[in-house]
Amino acid sequence: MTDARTRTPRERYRTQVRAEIKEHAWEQIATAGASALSLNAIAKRMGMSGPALYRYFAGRDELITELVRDAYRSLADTFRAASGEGAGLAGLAHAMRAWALDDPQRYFLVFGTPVPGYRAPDDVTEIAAETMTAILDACAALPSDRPGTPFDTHLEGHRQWAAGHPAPPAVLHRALTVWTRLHGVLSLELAGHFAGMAFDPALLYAAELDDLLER
Amino acid sequence: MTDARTRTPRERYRTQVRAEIKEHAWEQIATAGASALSLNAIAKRMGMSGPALYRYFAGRDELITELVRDAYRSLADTFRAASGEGAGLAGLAHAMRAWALDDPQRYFLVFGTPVPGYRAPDDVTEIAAETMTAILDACAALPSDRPGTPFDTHLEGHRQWAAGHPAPPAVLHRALTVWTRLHGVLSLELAGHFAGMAFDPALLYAAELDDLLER
DNA sequence: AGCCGCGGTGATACCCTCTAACTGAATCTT
DNA sequence: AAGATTCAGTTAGAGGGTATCACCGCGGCT
Repeated sequence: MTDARTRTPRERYRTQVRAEIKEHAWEQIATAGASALSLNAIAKRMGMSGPALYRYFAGRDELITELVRDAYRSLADTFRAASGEGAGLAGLAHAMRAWALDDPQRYFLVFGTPVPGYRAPDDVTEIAAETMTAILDACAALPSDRPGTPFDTHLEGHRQWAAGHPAPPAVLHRALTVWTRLHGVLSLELAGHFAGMAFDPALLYAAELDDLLER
Repeated sequence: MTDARTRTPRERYRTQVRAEIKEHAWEQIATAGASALSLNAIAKRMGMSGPALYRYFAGRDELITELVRDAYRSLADTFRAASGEGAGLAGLAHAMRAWALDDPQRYFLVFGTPVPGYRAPDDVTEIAAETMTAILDACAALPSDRPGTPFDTHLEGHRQWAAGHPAPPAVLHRALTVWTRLHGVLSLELAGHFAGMAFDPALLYAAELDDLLER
């Protein structure tokens, strides 16, 4: 865990404080959402005053970028852990829902309303590709007897996003629908759009998953 | 159009200015997102200074509430127009996608990341129920030969959200999946999550719609 | 031992929302 | 017609936010 690079006291202190700042930021985000994140409040809660944080993060945007990166990595790790335990697509879906419910604001930070001017750094898209690969693997392991759709043939020519995954287009298509359908239920649930309706969102999620499995 | 209630010059002026404020607000939201909406900037662009807007809206929240209401009503009107032209589920889905792409930030204002402390007023949920009814009607008009799922039986006992719609649970289930699946594709597309992947989101949307139609 | 860099500070500029006191004009009332 | 009232709009200011600046003081390196 302790890298040789993290040897000098100054560096250790620096990374430690950075981590502590992020800790407070997550706390704040979980309760009030990302838009309400305040560097000032974090500083005050840490016992230091305002501009001190600028020694550790160039600004609010860089802090948020870092949090987005961590959130992505957290999801990727969750998927990796589920895959490592031999869980199939169902296990992945279950892990994803648990991850989302564990901290809804973290989910929204990744999959929610984007900030118009903001563009995610490249390494984030790499981590995103990692999660996609997990879904692709799980889908490739499933039997499939559906006829090819027009979209499948379209994917035949637009599959570079699969990062060289050897799966046939039908599997690519299925992976995409896994993503969009689960996200469709999850995001509406977390946003509270099912609040008035009294049905159990978990069952709707399960129904969608079943439909994806028996395809 | 001109109601008798809107007779006095003061009232006419008032509603006119309110409309103008909302106009500027939509402009600002479309370019910078809802979180960047600034009463100050609107006032300056209208040639008056800051606090004047508080004569028309109690605060930022009330303005946003009004915009949310308008957005919902706009979607409901879009659905009503599509239904009026005899369009089926496919027509509704097409209208919804067009509505979303026309102003992505308006879509996010309704279906995007919720503001933690904020709760939508009751009449908004009524308008939302109106859009749901449109989807339910379109689904009820479709043939269905699927076996009932466990979720269907669950819906049997939790159907008050359908506002007395006489459709069987399978139709209720289908309407929910229409909503979640189309939203799943749309929201990810609008949020730019398909940006790196080169496939055409419209085709994925169409594929999901096809799957919903032939169910 | 001495220097330098880094963490931290207060002051400051410029945003924002929102309140309060005030002004001038249009509208209502008598 | 004249007074009373309501209402749009103003400036001033409180309180909070991001972010920059110049300035210290201590820890760590040579």
